[in-house]
Amino acid sequence: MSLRYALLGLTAAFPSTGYELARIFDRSLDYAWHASHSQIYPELKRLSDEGLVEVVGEGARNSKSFAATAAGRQVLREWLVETEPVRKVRDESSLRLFLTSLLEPADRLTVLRRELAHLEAHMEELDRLAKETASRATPSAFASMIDLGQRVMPVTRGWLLDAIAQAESGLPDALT
Amino acid sequence: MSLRYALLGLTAAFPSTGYELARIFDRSLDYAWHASHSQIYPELKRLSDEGLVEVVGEGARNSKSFAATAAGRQVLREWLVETEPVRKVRDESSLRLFLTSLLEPADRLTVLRRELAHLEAHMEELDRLAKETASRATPSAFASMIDLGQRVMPVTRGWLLDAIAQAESGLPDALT
DNA sequence: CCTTGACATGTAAAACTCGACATGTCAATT
DNA sequence: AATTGACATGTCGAGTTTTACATGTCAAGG
Repeated sequence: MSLRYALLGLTAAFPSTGYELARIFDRSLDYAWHASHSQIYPELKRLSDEGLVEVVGEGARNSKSFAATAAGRQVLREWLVETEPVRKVRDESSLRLFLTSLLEPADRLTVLRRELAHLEAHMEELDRLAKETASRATPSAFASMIDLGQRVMPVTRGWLLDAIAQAESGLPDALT
Repeated sequence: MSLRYALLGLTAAFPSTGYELARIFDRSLDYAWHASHSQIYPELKRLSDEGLVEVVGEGARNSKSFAATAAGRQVLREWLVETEPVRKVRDESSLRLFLTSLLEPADRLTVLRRELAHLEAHMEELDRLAKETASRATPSAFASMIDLGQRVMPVTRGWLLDAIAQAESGLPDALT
């Protein structure tokens, strides 16, 4: 149900094609809400049928730009302002980190190091995105989410480093 | 697909009934992976049919305690060690925070303040859980996840406070 | 004894999500 | 002229998740 609000928000901020929306999810929204094109296109169609978004332009290769209508913006506003937030997070990485503590040190290290590599790759990606966003006058929605990511990820990274250090010190084979 | 690994991990750490598992998801795992009892019971049955968990005791009110079998632990280990992590996060709160930047300051404040209240409630809950966990010798898996939460949440809180301050200063009606 | 509330387990239909398949456009290189 | 790769949109079946329904136990208090 949240997908539709994500799409309403993005198309309210700037008209986008389904393809562009999929790109945005992939590059900027993936740590908040993941969606693939096979979900995005049908949902755009539904939103369009309900008059919450409309086609505002057609480009090359049969592409269509969608923008949220007044009704769509209203629906989005109501959801944001009036719905109680629910916490039903699904984050495989967090789950992995939790479960990793059940492994023996050697395996644990393997998993923690891979998670660290992933996180660091993501952090670099975010930094690139931050620079990009800073140069062109992109909507501030991204800027503040990037900022949140840049604040949170180093903390997670610190935790991972600590966990790795602990696993290393607890490694029975470390000295053999 | 992650649910089964969560269940394998929890039942590997200590035998649990479906009810207890649902409680754990609700209280400790909800910011990593959410699942409700209507998913947990059928999945336990499947795991049991596949020999990955087994009934290790029966208690009052028809309750059954499950524990991961050797095969179950092996399946869990393989998943953790050999599967590349994927990032397909679904977190409604993060999405809300992102979308909130599209609202006008007054509405934005409403939403941000509610998110802040939720976060602070969650932080208190975590603190309670931390004390509880510290007193009895609960498996360290929880302790380290609680630690992660206690590191990350204050950062998110700081971001929220900044966003609120910014929305307040940008409020056109603030001085009227 | 009766009621309430926490404990405890399940099912089924509807909704949502994923991965694979399918099709086609357009620009740049070879 | 043909190939390649990014652009672009879609569908379908299988699998996952949610919401609502459904049933029953047990302890404590009135």
